[in-house]
Amino acid sequence: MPKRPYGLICPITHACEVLEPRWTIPILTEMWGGATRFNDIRRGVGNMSTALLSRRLKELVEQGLVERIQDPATGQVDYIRTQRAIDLEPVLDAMGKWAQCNIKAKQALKDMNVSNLMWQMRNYIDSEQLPSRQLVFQFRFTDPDLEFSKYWALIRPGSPIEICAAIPDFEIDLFIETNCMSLSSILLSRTTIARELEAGRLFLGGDAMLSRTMDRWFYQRTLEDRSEILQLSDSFFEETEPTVRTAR
Amino acid sequence: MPKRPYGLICPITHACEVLEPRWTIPILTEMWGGATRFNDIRRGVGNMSTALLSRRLKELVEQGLVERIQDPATGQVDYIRTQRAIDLEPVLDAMGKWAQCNIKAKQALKDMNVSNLMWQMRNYIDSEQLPSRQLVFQFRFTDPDLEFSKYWALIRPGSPIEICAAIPDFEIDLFIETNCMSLSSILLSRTTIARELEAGRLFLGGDAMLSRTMDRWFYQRTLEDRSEILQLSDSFFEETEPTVRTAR
DNA sequence: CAGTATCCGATGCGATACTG
DNA sequence: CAGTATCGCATCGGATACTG
Repeated sequence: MPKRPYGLICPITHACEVLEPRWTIPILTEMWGGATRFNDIRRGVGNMSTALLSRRLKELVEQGLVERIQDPATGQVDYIRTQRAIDLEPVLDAMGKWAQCNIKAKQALKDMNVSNLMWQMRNYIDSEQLPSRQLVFQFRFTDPDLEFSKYWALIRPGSPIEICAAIPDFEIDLFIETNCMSLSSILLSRTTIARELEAGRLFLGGDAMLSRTMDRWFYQRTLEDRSEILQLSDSFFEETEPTVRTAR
Repeated sequence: MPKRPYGLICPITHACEVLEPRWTIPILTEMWGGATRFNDIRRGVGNMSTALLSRRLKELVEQGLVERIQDPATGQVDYIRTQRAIDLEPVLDAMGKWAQCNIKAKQALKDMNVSNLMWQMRNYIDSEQLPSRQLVFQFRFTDPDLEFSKYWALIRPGSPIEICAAIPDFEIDLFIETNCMSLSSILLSRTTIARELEAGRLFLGGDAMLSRTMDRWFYQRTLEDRSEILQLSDSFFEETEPTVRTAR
């Protein structure tokens, strides 16, 4: 690790020295979520540079937090957490809970951009809760000044979800209109689909069954306990202007 | 905060954005320990630059983690944590526990320097457990290449402990000979006074009563639960060369 | 896919000096 | 005591190009 030492007799500070360098915790979080491959981790934390990820992983291996395992046959490389990193889960968990209760959505999400959001979306659509046929969802964002305001998600049973910025040659099953903040807030469980619909920040069109069951196939998988958060969310989701409903 | 955003839909990452900038967590830890004054915090975290502490405190106030309170009469300024910062205690606690169990003393303490260590010592001597008269302790460090190898602690009932690098004009009540790593490890509860004595890394001379009761007046106050740590400490305190006993 | 090599720019940070 | 102001260096980090 870079580990610029503080030089204190304080365990908390010693932990900081290990965990402070940028990307360290997001990487460990992503691996907690199951990622083991270089590029999976990389995209998972939002396309960080290969050079930097490479360095960080080396440092984590050096610290004994991560093990690099190469399959001699295929050459495939996997990174797995050691017990030392697994023992960090209570720390990460506490951090997540704190953030959910103490950082306003407006601040936490103000730097989300739509294409990044759409990439992350792949992890929030649960194909298993959807009919097992090909589906196309169209997302339209009402935020101003977007490079692309429409994105499409292709869901095929058995394959990873594809996100594209060009309209696919298939019939669209579900139309989703919203804004970046509202959609992010749903994924963070800072609000609910129902509330966003009612507030006019979310509009659903097309297949009625898909619309009505959205809260079953669209959710933040890693969040342990939504209910606790939802009780607090009213005060932490600051109202934004309702999305103006416009023609497609 | 500097808060270079990661732009992810991930609460843990949101917490990182707030907590990552250097010194943020040590400052909050120091305030958890009771420090409220600018220079107390500054010295507590090891003499960071005034400019930087000033900036960090401003950022923390901005984030709603700290409140700045100035007494209109005296002009005295106090910094106190808001509830939002108090809610971080579980995070800090988990970090401390993790570090105690997962970072070897050798790594955690390799950047301690003696004068820094001696400054921190002030917090680890509990005057209330000592006879209420003036006491002078002499610390002699056996580490090689020290600018000063001897320090003195002056303990007077009712006043803060003084640390000096020049011999005071008083009789010395207790002689302590050790090395930097060993003493730090005792303070971190990575080892015990008894074990260091036995291993020859710690020598006590002078007042026999003070020697025998050392574990009562010399300890890490903030550590909640020593016993848990002590069970693990054998594997985490890597042996160093025993201190060679030399004439004073 | 899993990286390495290189390069450049921003800025975080520390040191010092100074103020009310 | 509680800061502000300035300055310059280091290094961290991001982008890009290239490799087996």
